[in-house]
Amino acid sequence: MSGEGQYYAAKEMLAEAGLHCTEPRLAVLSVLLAAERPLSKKQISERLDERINKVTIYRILAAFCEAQIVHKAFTQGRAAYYEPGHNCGAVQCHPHFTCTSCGDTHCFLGKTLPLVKAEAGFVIQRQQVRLEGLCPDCV
Amino acid sequence: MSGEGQYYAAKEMLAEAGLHCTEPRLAVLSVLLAAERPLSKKQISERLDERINKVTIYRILAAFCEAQIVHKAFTQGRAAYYEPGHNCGAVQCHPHFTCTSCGDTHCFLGKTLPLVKAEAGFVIQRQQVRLEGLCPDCV
DNA sequence: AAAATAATTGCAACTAAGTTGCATTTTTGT
DNA sequence: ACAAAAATGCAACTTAGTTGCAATTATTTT
Repeated sequence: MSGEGQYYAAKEMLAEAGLHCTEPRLAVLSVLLAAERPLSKKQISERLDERINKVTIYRILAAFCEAQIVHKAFTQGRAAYYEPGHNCGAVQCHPHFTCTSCGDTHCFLGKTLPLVKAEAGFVIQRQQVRLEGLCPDCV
Repeated sequence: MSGEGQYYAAKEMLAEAGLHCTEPRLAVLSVLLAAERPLSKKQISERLDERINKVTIYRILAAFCEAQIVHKAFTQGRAAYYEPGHNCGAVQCHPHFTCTSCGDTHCFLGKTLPLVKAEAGFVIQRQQVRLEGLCPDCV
């Protein structure tokens, strides 16, 4: 279940981002591309076929973020969640909804809010909107 | 520096919320009331005069959140930040801005965004807006 | 006011998420 | 194919937060 369908897309993304194309990187990126929501390191590990050291996963994710092909989405609980940047604008991406009952996160594509107008002297580089509530399964 | 000016306000808030009025609770709430921004457990500890066990602090914060006099404003890094609920609406409070350079957080009071319209079947209970960028000192 | 009961606090030990240093392996440019 | 550079893995560590249980403090009952 390591997102085989995304394998070639992943290869291209890495090349385009100027990142070395290694097995672990391909595997992690494929998993992220196959997911329809941001994933934590734990969730990524669970979806990998090969066992990849956790330090390596964190370093791969850091490299992806640096190269801007992935970004750290709004965190839920204490873990960071990662998703490919393809649905996202430079300053903000879509809101993320997390169900307080089942814990699942959903991307609210197309529900993006306007940007906050910065207070005097502040420069806003990134805006994230996080939603909590009940998903259709839990209402 | 444990927010003496807020001591009586804290006492009243506890009584009104139906919470037992103990020394540690008064101290923690006074610190939160005196701060002009959300604080992490670590920041709360640093501002307390007495040393209060960390488990106690976490339990006090949980009790405050349950009683709705405080809320978990957001999570930055791996730590949660807490602030008194007095500036907050039922579904959302003001946006929080965190400087990527110095790490300071500022409350953007009066910059609240409209609520996201829920996708079909979803019930939104809470909306949080997080901003990142450079504060006036770091621009 | 004293005893009984309930709530709160503190301590030790533990878990989860993430990081650091260093040795080993893999990739890339020649 | 080979040297240099980059990436990976391992062990140990850090930080944030939690759990179980005993000791203390507060409240209620008598």
